[in-house]
Amino acid sequence: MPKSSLKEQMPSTAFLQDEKDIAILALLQANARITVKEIAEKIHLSTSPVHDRIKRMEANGVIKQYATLVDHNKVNKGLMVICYVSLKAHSKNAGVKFINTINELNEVIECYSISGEFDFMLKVMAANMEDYYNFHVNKLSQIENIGHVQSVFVMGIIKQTHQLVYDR
Amino acid sequence: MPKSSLKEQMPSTAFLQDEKDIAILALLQANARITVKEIAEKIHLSTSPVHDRIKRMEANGVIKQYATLVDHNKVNKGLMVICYVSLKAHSKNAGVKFINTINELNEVIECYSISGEFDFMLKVMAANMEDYYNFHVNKLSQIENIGHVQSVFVMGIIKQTHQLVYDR
DNA sequence: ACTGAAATCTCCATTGT
DNA sequence: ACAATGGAGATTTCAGT
Repeated sequence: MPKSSLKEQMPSTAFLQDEKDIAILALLQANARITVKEIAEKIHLSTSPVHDRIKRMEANGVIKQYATLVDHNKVNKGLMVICYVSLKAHSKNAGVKFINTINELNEVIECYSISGEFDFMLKVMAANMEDYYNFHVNKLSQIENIGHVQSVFVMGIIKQTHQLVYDR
Repeated sequence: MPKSSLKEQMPSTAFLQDEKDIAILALLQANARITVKEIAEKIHLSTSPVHDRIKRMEANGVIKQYATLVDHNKVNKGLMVICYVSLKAHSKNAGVKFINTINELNEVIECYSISGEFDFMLKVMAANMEDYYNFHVNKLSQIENIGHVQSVFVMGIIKQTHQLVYDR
């Protein structure tokens, strides 16, 4: 069985139909407010199939969210810190409690469970160093069961995108 | 001089006017396709000032992008890897060359210049381990002047948001 | 700066191929 | 599954306060 077409390269539960879905997604990722008409013109289709395809991708969860991205520096959240955390105890209960607390902290915009010597990696946004210090001392370190914490400061943003490219 | 009002807490070059701008941003961050009418109703204003405020925040760069966020798992990009890189030489020229190359690699969706023993942190999205291995060996390691590379694998996504909250 | 209304354009459902 | 059309509703502009 030859695996040449894009469709056959997709996972068994295919959420994308063909290259047209990918083209639509690429345009939407770059601009969530692009009109159906404009997409239709760019990919040489009429509006109805484009509309149908978008609704399908919304329904099956390929499209998670239409988000507005804000310039951190212009809204007084210009300091980004990558924060590594290890827990003292590793019971399931301890992990769940940590996760619940992290989800309530607005300064933490990302949190991942990771391989390596630490248990979690956090991306924290703060106004400045004083603001981050307060977060560190009064919020993060106060969480029950916290072991080690290590902060890595972001000095420059080289690249930041959400555009997933499907190049084959 | 008392610092009580939100306006006075803002940086001297204020990009946000007042709490209404913040309320509008909060709604837009959660849903880039919300209608002006709907925003107007929620913050008890008519459509025109809401429209004007959005246009102003687009023009002054507070609003960077209206983006569509896609479910990585459903488009065959389910493996996230945090990648640390140090360069051999640290001349300005070497850094610029690295940065240019990184910007051409679609697998790299974020790249930061960081404090600590490594020079850069990358967030890489791949289909699976084989895909990541190919990226690592054939693309990342091939970049001129690359020193050490360390990969940290993301085993679970605990939290992932872009919503900046201004809680005072 | 906000209100209210008028004009333009887009969406979305229906129909037809 | 895609093209074309018309009514509903949104965006956008422009008066007035």
